[in-house]
Amino acid sequence: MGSAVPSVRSISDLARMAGVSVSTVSRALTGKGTLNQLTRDRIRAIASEHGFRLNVAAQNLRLGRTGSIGVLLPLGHEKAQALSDPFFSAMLGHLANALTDRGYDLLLSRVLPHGDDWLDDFVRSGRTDGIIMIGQSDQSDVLNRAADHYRPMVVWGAYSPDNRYTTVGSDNFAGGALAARHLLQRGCQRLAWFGHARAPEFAARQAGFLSALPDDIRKGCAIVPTHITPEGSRANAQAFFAAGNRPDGVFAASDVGAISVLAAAGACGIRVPQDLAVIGFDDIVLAQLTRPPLTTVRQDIESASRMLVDLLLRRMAGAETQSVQFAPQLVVRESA
Amino acid sequence: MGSAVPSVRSISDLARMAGVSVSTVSRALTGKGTLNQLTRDRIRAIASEHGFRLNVAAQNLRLGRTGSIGVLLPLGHEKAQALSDPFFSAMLGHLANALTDRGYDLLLSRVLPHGDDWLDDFVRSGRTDGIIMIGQSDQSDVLNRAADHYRPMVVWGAYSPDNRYTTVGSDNFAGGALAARHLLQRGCQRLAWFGHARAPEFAARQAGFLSALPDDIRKGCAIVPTHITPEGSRANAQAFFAAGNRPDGVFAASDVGAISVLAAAGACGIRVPQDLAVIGFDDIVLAQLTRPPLTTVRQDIESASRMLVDLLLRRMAGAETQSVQFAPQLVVRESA
DNA sequence: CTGTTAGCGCCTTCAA
DNA sequence: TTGAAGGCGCTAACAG
Repeated sequence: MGSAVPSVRSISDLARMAGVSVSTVSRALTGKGTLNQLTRDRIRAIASEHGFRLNVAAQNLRLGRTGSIGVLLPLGHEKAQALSDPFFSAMLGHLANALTDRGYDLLLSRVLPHGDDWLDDFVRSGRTDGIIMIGQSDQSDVLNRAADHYRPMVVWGAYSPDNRYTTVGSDNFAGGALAARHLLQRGCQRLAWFGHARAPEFAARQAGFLSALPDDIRKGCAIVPTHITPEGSRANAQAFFAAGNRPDGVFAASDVGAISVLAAAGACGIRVPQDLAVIGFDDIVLAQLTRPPLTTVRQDIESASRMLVDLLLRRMAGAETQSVQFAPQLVVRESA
Repeated sequence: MGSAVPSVRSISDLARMAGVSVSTVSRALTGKGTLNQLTRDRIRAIASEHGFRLNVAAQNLRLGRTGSIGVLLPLGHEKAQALSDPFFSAMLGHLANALTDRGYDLLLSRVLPHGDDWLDDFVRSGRTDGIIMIGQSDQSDVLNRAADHYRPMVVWGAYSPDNRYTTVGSDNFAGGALAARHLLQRGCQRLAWFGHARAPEFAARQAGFLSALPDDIRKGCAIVPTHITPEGSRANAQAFFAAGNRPDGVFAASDVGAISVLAAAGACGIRVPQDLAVIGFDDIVLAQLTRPPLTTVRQDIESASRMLVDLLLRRMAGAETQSVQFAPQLVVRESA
C-alpha cells in the first residue's frame, strides 16, 4: 500500500524526487529502453512507496492509441432491452474476458441508430482503437460504408456476400435446418415458427428451417411474428394458442422466445413435449433450467467472442481478415 | 457525410485550412469562448465537410478528465459468471443508459480481486473519472480503504454502518422478512433457505427471513448452501430433494436460485405450488416466464442505477452523499 | 546509461 | 474578435 494521499501526481514529480530526469522515470516504469538495474529498482521503489502509477490516458495519447475497444449495440427502439437479453449479456461477458486478456479495456456503448452517421461520429471521436459491433440489426448499409474507410471493426452477425466488413457468426441457415430435421424425426407434422425477420440472423434461421421441410409440411407451417421482449413474445404465443392453433412442433428464433412458448403452452394446458415439441436457439444458461429442459440449437459464443477479438486485433495490425461462420450444434434435452 | 478518408487529422490542419489559429478553431468547435458568428459557422462548415471531430482523448487529457466511468465487477473465481448473471447484466444495461444520458462512457472492467491493491491500481491508472462497483463481494475492507482517499466511488450493495463508502442497495433484511411472512401466510410450516452467505446482501436476506419466523419454524428451517451458478445451484437443490427432504416452502437467495429449485423440484416430482411454495429474489425478466410464474421479492434496479449515477456525479462535483436503501417489493405470482 | 528536446491533440490564459 | 504561447502527462529519438 502506498501513502493515503499520493503527493506524486506525475512522472516529473517522481523525477524530481529521485533526482533523475523524466525519461529515466519513464524507462524505469515502463520497462522499455535500457537502464541501470539499480536506478530502475530505486525508482520503482519510490514509485510504489508513493503509490504512483503512470497515467494511462496520457500514455495512450502519446502512443496514439486509447487502449480501449468499443463494443457497440445498435438498438432499434428497445432501450435497455438488448443489454438485459441473456444472449447478448453472456456475449458481453465473454468479450470482456477476451479483451481483458489482450490488455484492452471495454468501452460499452449503446447506440440508437438514427440517420446515417452515428457510426462515423463514433469512429471520428477517436474514443476507441477499434469497434466490435454486436449485431448488425438493419444497419448493414451504414456498416458497409464505414468499412470502406475504417478498418478496425468486426461484426457479430450473419454472413452475407454483400457485406464488405468482417463478420463472425453462426450458420443460422444450417441451424434452422437442424431444428427442422429434429422435429421431423420426432414425427411432428404441424409446425410453427415463432420469431421475426427484421434481423438477418433471424431471417436465416427461418429460411433454413423452412428449407428443410417437405413441401406439404412447409405449406402448413405457421409463421408467428413475435416481439423481441419476453413479455411481448409470451403474449404473442399466448394469443396464438388461445386462437385455437395446436401445432405439434415449434421452432423459436431464440431461447427467450422458446421459454415464452413454454410458458404460454403451460398456461393453455398444452403439455411439452407430449402435445408439443419446442426447440429454441442459442443455448443460454437458463435453457437447462426450464421445465422441461430446453432442446435448442447451440451457438458457441465463447469461441465466437475470442474470434471476434482475435480478428479485430489482426485487423488493427494491418492484416486482412475473412468472415467466419460457426457451425451450430443441436443440444437435445427434453422439450423436443 | 464527410469525405471517405479524412485528411484533416487535427485541429491545426483545420486551422491552416481555414486560415485561422488553432485556438480559433477550438473555440469554434467547442462553442466555448467568444467568437464571431461568421467565423464560427465557416469553420464548422469546413469541419463537417471533411468529417472532422475533436479528438476526445486529447480533449480529456487537457481537461484533466477521461469522460468515462468505470463499472467494476469484483469476481470471486467465477470468471465470466457475473456478467452472464441475468441480474447483473440487467443492471449493467440500466447503468449504460443512465451514464449515456449524462454524457459519460461506460468502461467495463471485470476485476479479479487478489491481494489488497487491485482497486488502488485501477484508481491510480487514471482510466476513469469515477467508479461504480457492482457488488462488494467480500471486499469491504478494500473498499473502505479506497474510500478514505478516493471520493468518486459509489457501490451497489448492502448498507452497513461500518462502510465508509456510499452504497445504494435494497433493504435485503426487509426483503427476507417479506418472503418469510408470505410463506407463513400461505400456511407453510417446513421451510428451507437456499443460498450462500458469502456476500453481505445474501447474508442479510437470510437473516431477515429467519428473523420473521416463529421460533419453532425457524428451528426446523433448513439452510441449504448453494453455488452461484445455475448448474451448481440446480445440483444442490436436486441433491437436497433426493436426500428425502420435503420442505413445503423455499426462499431462494436469488431468482436464478429459485429457478434452479423449480427445475429440481420438477425433476423429483414435487409440484409447485401445491407441494412446495417457492419464492425468489430480484424479479429478473425471466421470472414471469417460469412455470409456474415466480413469486419473488423485487429490486427496482432501474431506479437504483439512476441513483448510483446521480450520487456518483454529485460526489465528483464535491458534494457529500449518503447511502440509500430501496424498499423491496413482494411480487406475488403463482409459485408461492 | 541517462538527460535534453520535441511533440501527441487539445484548451485557456494573456495580449493585441 | 483573434493569435501566441504554455502545458495536461507521457514517450522516443537524439545526444552525450
